[in-house]
Amino acid sequence: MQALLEQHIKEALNSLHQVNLENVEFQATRKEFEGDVTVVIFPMLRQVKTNPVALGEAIGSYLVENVDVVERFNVVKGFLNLVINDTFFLQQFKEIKDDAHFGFVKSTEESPSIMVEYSSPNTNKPLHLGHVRNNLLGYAVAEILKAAGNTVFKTQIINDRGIHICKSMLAWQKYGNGETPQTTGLKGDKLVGNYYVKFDQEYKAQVAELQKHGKTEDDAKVEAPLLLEAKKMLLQWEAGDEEVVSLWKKMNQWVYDGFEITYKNLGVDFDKNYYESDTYLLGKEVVQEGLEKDVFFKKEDGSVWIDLTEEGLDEKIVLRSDGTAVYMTQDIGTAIQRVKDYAINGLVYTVGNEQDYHFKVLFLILKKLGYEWANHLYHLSYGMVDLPSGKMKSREGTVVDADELMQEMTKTAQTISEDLGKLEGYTQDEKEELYETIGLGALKYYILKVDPRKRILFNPEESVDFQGNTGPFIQYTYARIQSILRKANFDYGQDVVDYTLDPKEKEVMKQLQLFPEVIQQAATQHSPALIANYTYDLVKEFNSFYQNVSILGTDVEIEKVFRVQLAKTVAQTLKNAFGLLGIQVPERM
RNA sequence: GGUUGCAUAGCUCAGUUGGAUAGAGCACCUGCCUUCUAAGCAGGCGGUCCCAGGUUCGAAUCCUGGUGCAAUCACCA
Repeated sequence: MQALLEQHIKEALNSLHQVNLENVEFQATRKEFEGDVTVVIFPMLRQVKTNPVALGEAIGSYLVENVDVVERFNVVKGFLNLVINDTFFLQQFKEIKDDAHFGFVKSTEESPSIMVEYSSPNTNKPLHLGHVRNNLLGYAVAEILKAAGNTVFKTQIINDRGIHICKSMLAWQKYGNGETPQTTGLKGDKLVGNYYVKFDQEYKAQVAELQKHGKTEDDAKVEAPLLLEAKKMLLQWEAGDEEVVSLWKKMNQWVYDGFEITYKNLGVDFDKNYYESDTYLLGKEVVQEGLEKDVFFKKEDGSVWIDLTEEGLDEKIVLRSDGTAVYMTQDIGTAIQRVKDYAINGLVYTVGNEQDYHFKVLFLILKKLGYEWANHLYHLSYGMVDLPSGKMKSREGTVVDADELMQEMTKTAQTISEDLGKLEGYTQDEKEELYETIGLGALKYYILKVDPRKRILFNPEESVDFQGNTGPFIQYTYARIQSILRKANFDYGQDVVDYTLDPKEKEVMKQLQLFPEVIQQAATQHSPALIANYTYDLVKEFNSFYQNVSILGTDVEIEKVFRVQLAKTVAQTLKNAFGLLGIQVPERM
C-alpha cells in the first residue's frame, strides 16, 4: 500500500515540479486528525523549494484524482493526511481473516538456521526468578525467530560440573543422613539446593573459627577444611573416582527431575541439551589450531592467551598454565560443536548482561579463528532481576524461587477469579487449569513486556497486576470474543465487500495490519516486548470498538457478519501473538 | 580508573528509518452493567523526556561533554 502511494507521489512530483523524488516518508496518522496514512512533506522541500502546505495540497489533489484508494485528504502544516477508502481495507481484511497464521513467515530450505541457547542452569540449586526471565526471553525469542521465517533449534548447556556441584555433594555426604527426594518429599533440585546453602553456612562457620584463632580473613577462606575437601572432590571427579562420580550422577539426576517439572510448568522446552561435562574439553583442540595459526600465543608458564588490545580490549586467557580449560575454552568448543551438529549459521545466547564482556571476547575469538558464521552470533543480553533487598543470592537463600513464584501467581489468579465468580459450570480441573493459565499469563507478560536490556525490580510484596497493561487483560479480551463466537449461531463466512466501515472498526483493522511488520521487528531486535506491546495496542482498539459498537445486537445483517469476522480475527491474532510469548489464552475467564 | 548498558508523570513502562500538542497502565477523582463477560469502557488529574552544549526547517530520539545507577575489566563459571 505504501509502495503504491510512494510510486504515485513520485509521479506527482515529477509532473508538478519535474523532480525525481528519492524517498517518501510515511507515518500512521495521529488520532486527532482525519486520515489513515500521513505523508511527511518536509523532507521534500530539499528538492522542491516551495511552501509545504501548498505542496501537500497539490500532491493530495493529484492522489485523489489518480489513485483509487485515496478518498480524501487534508493538510496540516507539513503533513498530508490521506483517507483511504473502505474497499481497500476490506480487501486487506479478507486476506487477514482467511489466514490462520497471518503475519507468520514459513521457513523454507533456504531459511537461515539459528540455534537459541537459554536457561543453562547450574545443577546445584533450583531455578529462581532470574532464570525465569532468562527462560521466558529465550523461549519467546526462539518462537519469534521461527515466526519470522527462520529454522530454529532450542538448546541449553547444563552446567553440571565444577566446584559448586561438589559443594552440594559434600554437604549432603556429611550432613545428609542419606536423605533423598523420596524420603523427604522434596523436589530434587530443592533438596540439592538446600545442601548448597548448608555448605555455605558450615563453611562460613569454619572461616570464623579460623579467624578466631588468629588467621587473617583471606587465609581462613582458603584454608577452611570444607573448601579443601570440596576441591579434593573435584579432583577426584576429574580423575573419574567411582564413588564420587556415582554420587554426582545420583544427585544430578535428582536435579534434572526437579528441573523437568519447573520447565514443564513454565512451558518451555529444548530440542537438545548440551552438558558441560561433555563439552568442557572440546575447545582445547581448537586452541591448539589457533596457536599454529598465530591467533593465540603462549606465555613462558605455558598458559595460552589472545591479544585483543588492537580491538580496545585486554589480553584474555584461553588455556591455563596447567593445560586445563577455562570458561572461554569451553564456549569456543561448544560453539563449533553446535555448528557441526546442526549446520546452523547463527547462534543466539540468552545470557545476563553481566557477561557482556565474555561474549564480546568469545565472538571476536571465533571471528579471528576464521569462522564465517561468527558474524551471526548474537548475545541476547538482558538486565538482572533485582529485589528491593538487592541482588538475589542462592548461597544465602535470598532468592525468589521459580516454582513458588508460579504457585503464588496461580493462587492470586484463583482468588480474583473466585471473587468475580464467572465460572459456573466449570469442573474443578478446568478451573485449576484456568487459574494456571491466568497466573502464568500475568507473570510472563509482566516480565516480557519490558525491554530485555532494562533491569527489573521485582517486589514480591506488591503482587503482579491483573488489570491494565497485563496478561490477564489481554486474555480477558480473548475470552470475551470467544463468548461472542459461541453465541454467533449463524453463517458469517461470506466475504464482505460492499460495506461502510465504522471508525472504530477501521482502527482495529489498521492495528491488525501491523502484525507482520511487528513480528519482523521483534525478530531483528530480539525483543518479545514489541509483541507484548503490540497485543496491548490491539486489545485497546478492540475493547473500544467492543464497548461502543454492538456486535451481535445490530439488526443489519452485514454489520453482524463483518463484526463477528473482525472479532474472530482479533482473537486469532491475539492467540498467535501470545503463542510467541509462550502465553496461553482461555476460552472463558 | 577503563569499557558497556540504563535514566521519560508519584510508581511501572511505551515511544527504533529524527516529525504534528511526548503516550499507556497503576494510584487518585467523575461517569457507564434491565443489551454481546465491568479483569472492561469514556473522561479528569499528573511532565525540567537527568543536566549543558551542538547538528537540523524540526531532537525524548543523532553528536560531544558531564551527573546518577547498574554490570564488567580473574589461570571462577
